[in-house]
Amino acid sequence: MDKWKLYKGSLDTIVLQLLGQNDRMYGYEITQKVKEVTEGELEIKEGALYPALHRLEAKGLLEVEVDHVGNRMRKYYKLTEQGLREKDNALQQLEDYLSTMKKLIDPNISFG
Amino acid sequence: MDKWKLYKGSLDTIVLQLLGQNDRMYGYEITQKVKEVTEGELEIKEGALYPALHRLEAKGLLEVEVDHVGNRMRKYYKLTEQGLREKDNALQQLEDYLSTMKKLIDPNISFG
DNA sequence: TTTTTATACCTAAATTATTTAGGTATGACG
DNA sequence: CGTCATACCTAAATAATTTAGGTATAAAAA
Repeated sequence: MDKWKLYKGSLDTIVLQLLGQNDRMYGYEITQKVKEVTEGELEIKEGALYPALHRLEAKGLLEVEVDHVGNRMRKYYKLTEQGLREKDNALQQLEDYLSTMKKLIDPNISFG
Repeated sequence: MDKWKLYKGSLDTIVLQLLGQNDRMYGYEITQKVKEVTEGELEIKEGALYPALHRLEAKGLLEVEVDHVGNRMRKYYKLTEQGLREKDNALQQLEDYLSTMKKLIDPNISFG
C-alpha cells in the first residue's frame, strides 16, 4: 500500500517523540511500540528505522548504550540534550505542517 | 530549509484539494494560490508541480484543457470523476495520518 | 528433536518525491 | 531596452523510504 505516503519525513519525528516519552529504547522495541500504539495501523520497517537511528546518532541527537540479554545484543538509544531540543522542534514543525494544511484544505476538513 | 520535509507526499493531496475547490486551475496559478493561502509559508516548486500534474493526468485523475491568453499558453486542469473520488480518498488518508500521529505523540500535543 | 516463529541487529538496490538549477518564450512596466 | 512576472518545461542530484535480503540467538510448536 502507498497508503502511508504521507508519513514520508515523519519517521525522525516519531523516533524523537517516543524517546522523549520513554527515556531509552532499542530499535526492535520501537517497531513493536509503534505497531502497538497505532493498533497496527503503522508499521515501521527495519530497513527505514536502523538507518534513521544511525543518522540521528551521527547528528548528535541520540546516544547509544549497548546492553546484552543473554547472548543477544541490544542497542539502547536515548536523547541527547541536543536531541531533546530537536524533539521539541520537530513537534513544532508538525504543528506548523498541520496549520498550513488546514489553510489549504479548509473548509472541507474537521481537524479534530 | 528542510523545514518542509513533512510535506513530502502531500503535494498530490494539495493539488487534488485545490482542484476540488476551484473547478479548474493552471499550474502557475496553483503555485500562486498556495503561496497566497498559506501566507508564504509554503511554496510549491515548479519542478515538483509540473511532474505531479503530469503524473496525476497519466493516472486519469486530471484532465487538461489548453487555452490561450494572447499568445501565451495555459493548461487548465480539472478533476475527472476518478479524480474526485481520489480527492476524497486523499483527504481521508490525511485524517488517518493525523489520528495515527496523535496516538504516537499524545499526550504532548494539542492538535487543535 | 527438529522446525518454525519471535527477537535483534544490519545493509544494498530500487523506488519515489522532492529540490536545485537550469531552459524557452510572452507580456507588462519603467 | 532591460527587467520582472507570467507560463510552460526537463534533467540531475538529493533524500527517505520500501523491498529484499543477511546473520544469529531464544522460545514455542510440531
